[in-house]
Amino acid sequence: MPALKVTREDAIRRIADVFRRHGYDGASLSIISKATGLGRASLYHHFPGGKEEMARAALKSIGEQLEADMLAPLRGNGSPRQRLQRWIREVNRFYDGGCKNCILGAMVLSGGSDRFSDELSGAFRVLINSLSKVLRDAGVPRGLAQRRAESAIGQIQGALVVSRSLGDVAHFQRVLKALPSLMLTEK
Amino acid sequence: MPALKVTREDAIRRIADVFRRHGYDGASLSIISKATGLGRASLYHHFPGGKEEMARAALKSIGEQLEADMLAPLRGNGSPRQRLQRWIREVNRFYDGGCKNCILGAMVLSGGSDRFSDELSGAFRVLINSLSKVLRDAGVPRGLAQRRAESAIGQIQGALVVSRSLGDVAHFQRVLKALPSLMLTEK
DNA sequence: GTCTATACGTGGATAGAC
DNA sequence: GTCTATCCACGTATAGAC
Repeated sequence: MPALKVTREDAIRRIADVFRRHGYDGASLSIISKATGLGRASLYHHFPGGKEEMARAALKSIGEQLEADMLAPLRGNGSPRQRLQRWIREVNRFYDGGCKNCILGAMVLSGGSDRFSDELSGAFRVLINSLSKVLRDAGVPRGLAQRRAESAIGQIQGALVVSRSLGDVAHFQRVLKALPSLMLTEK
Repeated sequence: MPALKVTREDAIRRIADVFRRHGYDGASLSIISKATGLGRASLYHHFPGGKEEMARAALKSIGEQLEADMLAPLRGNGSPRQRLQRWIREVNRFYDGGCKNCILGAMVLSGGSDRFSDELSGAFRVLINSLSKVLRDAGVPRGLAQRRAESAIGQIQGALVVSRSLGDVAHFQRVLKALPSLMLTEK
């Protein structure tokens, strides 16, 4: 029986959204309160550790979402290229075509880098390793697969920054489209 | 005759450094005050517009530094490949081998995105266009040159995020090293 | 579980003396 | 130009009633 008006998971999702948009320092309890519909005191009831615990819960939730939605295609059926293309579709959805920035990147550059370094590095490692596995399935040698996976994640992160700066998601779209072939290229 | 203990330019450089490390929201006047050695009141004497004016001055200063140090090699003598390699060296120095993150990226993701969208997009456009010109000198068609330049800047931004997240600058170093050949590749 | 009220620090910003 | 002192809004966080 749900004790909150919105379920806890839903609240955390909304909190994650606030951190994604405002970064850690910029995400005030007022904003979080409005976004969730929970008063300050209620927030502390659910997250006794305060803002830091909220951020941790948000990162955990995002991690699970990455695992469930975004990385599922990588482990599914189909040829490596098909899996990569399905993955790209999920990536595109996850970042809303380049309009939403990455909560991980936002945390890294806005006060969360020290506090959540383990969570952040863990999340990136999961992404990179999952990608790398697909590339090895495609016959790419281990070391090269690892580097290409890192590069792909980097390109996505960078494309989000550049697209947001330029106020135009075209660059993000081009990067996404090119990624599968780029990663599977011979040599 | 210098009216400050440190010259104004020097103060602005230190301010820029604070914004680079803490982002816009995270850069409190206390931190800025300590970093510059100027008291709160002094800061407001030099920057009547307050924190926002400080950030604007910092971005302007960074823009000039990019122009003078980082982009100079692109417009210098030598083959396009040589110019790109010298540029890479400057990029590496600018980001301290991947240890310092980019003030532009930090601003984008920490409260400065709305306030300084013109300055940020302008700075990125200058970077991209300068790179693009070199590629066209190397015979790369206009459209492709533009896209490769965008991609290069994106890769650098992304590599900074990834390296910072993983706590390891190796990825940043690999990306930098690969960039010249990547950009000058036939086709 | 949520609310009102409140404590207390820090944030940005200013006044006025020196 | 810099300092001390101060203002007020907002930040995080808590207490206690309902």
